[in-house]
Amino acid sequence: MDGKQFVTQIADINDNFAQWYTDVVLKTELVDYGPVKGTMVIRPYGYAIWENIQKDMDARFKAAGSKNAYFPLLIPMSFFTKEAEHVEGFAPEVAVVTHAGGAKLEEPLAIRPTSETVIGTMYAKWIQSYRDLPVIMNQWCNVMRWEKTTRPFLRTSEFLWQEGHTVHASEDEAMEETIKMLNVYKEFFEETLAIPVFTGRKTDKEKFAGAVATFGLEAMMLDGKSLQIGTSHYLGQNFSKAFDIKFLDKDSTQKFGYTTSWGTSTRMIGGIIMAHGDQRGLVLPPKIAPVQVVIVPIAAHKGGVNEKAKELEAQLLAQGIRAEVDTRDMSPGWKFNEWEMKGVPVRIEVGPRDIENNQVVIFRRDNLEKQTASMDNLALSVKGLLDEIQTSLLIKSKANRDGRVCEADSLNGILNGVENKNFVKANWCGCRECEDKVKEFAQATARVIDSDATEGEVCAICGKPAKHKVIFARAY
RNA sequence: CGGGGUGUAGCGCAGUUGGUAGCGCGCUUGGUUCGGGACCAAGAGGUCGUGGGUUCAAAUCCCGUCACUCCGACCA
Repeated sequence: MDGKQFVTQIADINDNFAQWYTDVVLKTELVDYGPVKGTMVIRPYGYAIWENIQKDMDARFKAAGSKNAYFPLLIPMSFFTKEAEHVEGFAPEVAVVTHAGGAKLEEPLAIRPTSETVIGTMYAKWIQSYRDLPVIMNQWCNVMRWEKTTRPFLRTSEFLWQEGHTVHASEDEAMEETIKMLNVYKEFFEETLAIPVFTGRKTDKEKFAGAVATFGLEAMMLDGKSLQIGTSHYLGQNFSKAFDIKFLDKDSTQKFGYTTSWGTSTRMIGGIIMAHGDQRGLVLPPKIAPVQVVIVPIAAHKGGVNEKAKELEAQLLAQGIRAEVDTRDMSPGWKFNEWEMKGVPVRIEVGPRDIENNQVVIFRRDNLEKQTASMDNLALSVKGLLDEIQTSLLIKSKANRDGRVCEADSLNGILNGVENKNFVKANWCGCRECEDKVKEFAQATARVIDSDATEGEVCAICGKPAKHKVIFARAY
């Protein structure tokens, strides 16, 4: 059979991107829908990706001075009301526990939608002196936000994430931390996930509830829409005042600390799918692929084939490559398609003919090219190939994105840009009204503030003097 | 919350003017295969979402209800 039969199983990527995405997510066994509407079950293959992500990010956080901790799932409702903007922003989507132990609780407990409030409460107890600062902690956990419409990974009621929370003695230091972590994220997305991102400050409309400033990382998906793949917030003294996070400074006066928070979630797995995928399914960057190399024996019933495949697997494993032999009793073509759908970066085919010639056939998932390679020093050449794939994925997605960024100086220009699956850079006066107009007219939002406008430039919407150059896009 | 759609085997679906349930894939067993989703044979699997009504007879007609889904609105 040719590929056509396979094509019928995953929706056409250009024809119906949303359906394609759902097919990939479900049919590659990354996730399943949970029994509670809006929740997802992350299956072993999907979770393995998350574990690889965690491992990589954790190393970066630790290098940046952060330590991991864990705070409780349940938060007294009263904690939320302490910061006005925060409660207003989160109240509509908080799930609340009202009963426990067979009785009604005196105070309802929120299931955390984010942990600023509990962590702030604990920080207030822990911090006494300027010598206790800075405090830089991160937690890996689940959070719950009762969203009205949900999609696997991109927006689910419950999701896994990491949230970093820091306290600093000065405004400058806190702002520095905010930007530092933004860059840690940026490097991670580019180096590990091969996803280029635009970073910048969010407009007031898009900022985190309770933050002084939010900085976002925006990635372009294959359909030209933007995905907010991470955020870093400068919280100023908003939370330290609400939660009484004070320290005695060198000058013997009590001062409120300056706090930050930064987070990324399993949403980024949706980003990987939509940034690298193709008609055959997933394309995983080698650094986070659960299986980096799958070895498919050909004509395995003939003597020595499985044995040779196992031998090669052992060689690769010894070099730290995540390799796996697929010995299932199915036709090779079936296995080829399945592993391609699951995004395995490299496939090695070994058959009687190869063994005779002391070679293997190597298939690259990213460009679908086949080549033969000697069995001698196979681990070394595979290692090199994995690096090459990792690099070329970033180059490819960067080229794709850069080819789809345009500029506009009118509402029509913005509409035209996003309709053509572009990110649109446009000057903006800074007012909410113009931002709303773009949303209404072009169904696009301000993703990040790219730069300050130069003298004489005018707002693309109202024509008044421009303050910033903003990236507009349709977003997930 | 507003508008549309769908509920029949694990998945995808068909089921005509009401007549007692079917197809493809998958699954099980045996055999032949194996370099791009193999083939043959024999099997297993269904209170037709749910409650009521009409009828000799309901997957099919009528009323209610529930679930899912798409499009809006919402989305730190």
